[in-house]
Amino acid sequence: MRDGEAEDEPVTSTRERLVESAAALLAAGGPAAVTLRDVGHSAGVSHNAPYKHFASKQELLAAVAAAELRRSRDRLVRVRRGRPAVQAVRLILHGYVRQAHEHPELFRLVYGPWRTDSPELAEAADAARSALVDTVTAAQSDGDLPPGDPDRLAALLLALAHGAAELALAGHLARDGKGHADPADLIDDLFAQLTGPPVPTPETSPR
Amino acid sequence: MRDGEAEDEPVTSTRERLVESAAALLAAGGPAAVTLRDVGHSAGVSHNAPYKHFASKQELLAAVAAAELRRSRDRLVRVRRGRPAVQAVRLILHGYVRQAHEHPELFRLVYGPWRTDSPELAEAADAARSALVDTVTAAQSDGDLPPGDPDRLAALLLALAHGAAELALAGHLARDGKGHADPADLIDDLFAQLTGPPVPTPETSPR
DNA sequence: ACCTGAACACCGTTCAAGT
DNA sequence: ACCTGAACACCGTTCAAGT
Repeated sequence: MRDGEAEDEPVTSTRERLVESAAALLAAGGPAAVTLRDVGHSAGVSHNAPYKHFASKQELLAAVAAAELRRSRDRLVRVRRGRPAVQAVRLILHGYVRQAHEHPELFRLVYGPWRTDSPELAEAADAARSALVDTVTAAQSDGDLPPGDPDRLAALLLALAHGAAELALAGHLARDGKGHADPADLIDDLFAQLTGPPVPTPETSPR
Repeated sequence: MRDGEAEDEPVTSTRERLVESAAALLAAGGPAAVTLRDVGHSAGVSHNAPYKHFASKQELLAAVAAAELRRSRDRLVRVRRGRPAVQAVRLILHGYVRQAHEHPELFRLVYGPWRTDSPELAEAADAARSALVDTVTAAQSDGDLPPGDPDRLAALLLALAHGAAELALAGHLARDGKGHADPADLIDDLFAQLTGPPVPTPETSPR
């Protein structure tokens, strides 16, 4: 899409450095720590140079989110190769909650409420989502997931992963010793329900 | 308003008015619109009178969230009466996503990320959660939900409802006509999985 | 005990220039 | 085409008083 730029440009552009600085500040101190003054200074420019590349702070954060969504989609496509689709789906969902745990601020930025509508962001989100839907469809064809609208089944899986990750981040998932279930456990619980009851039929034919 | 000199009258205190003002501003314009200046002015006091009742803006918002959680728990207890527990659980979860749809800003405040740890908030959240767990436990006793750790099953249900509500708010649930599933549909899908496959054995009905 | 008005240290954004 | 420095309009928070 960027065929207007020469590809042999090893120098990171100011724009790229701004996005990286914003991501670093976000990870370190949450959204409150992402001030345009610090972003600019950390990228080696003045406090309002960002406005030459982004219309507002929101647009800069949208670029951070879009970059993460593109990386996410790449991971998704990579995990798909060399294993059954149903296993790929499970790994994808586990990766989703792991990402939330390891990079909570970035996770909240990407999957949290968006008050802007950046086309770049919408496009990246759609690409990531459709990659999941494709894998779910393949798992259905293999007979490893129940039939039905793949969009809807993917939405069910994604909603659970998202909700489990967020409840865990908020500390609403079992604070006491009893009944502690981490997000990965909940995903496995749903998979156990979807792929068959605890005592499935011993037949080998799919479905 | 003040018709007597008794200390404890049902007259709305300044503190209560501050909480109500904050809730109204939040609903109208999101968290950015909740400025302490507007909260104070809207409650008929100065711009920093809130500091005489709350240590910070976060604490004021925590009081707004706690009040909503208490109302939520009351609704939960009320819906429990006069119907089978499994139906109550379904209504509770549907109410959860409906609340997210009708009062998105309040929903995000209550169930979103908390960087403070107000005891009042934690207590209200625990009370609401345990009311759900109780109902789930009753539904399991009725044989209407699968057995197992009720905390974990409740977490599964709540995670799905939460994730579905948030994805819907973010517009990540089916923008096109095909495969559009609203959060309530996803909840019903999960219930269909949990309460039994489409064609269960008609024998051995418990109760 | 509760409240006010001024003040401080920010932060997003805009503007008039600079190269 | 990209960047700077000053400036503006905020906002959370603190402080010294007022009743």
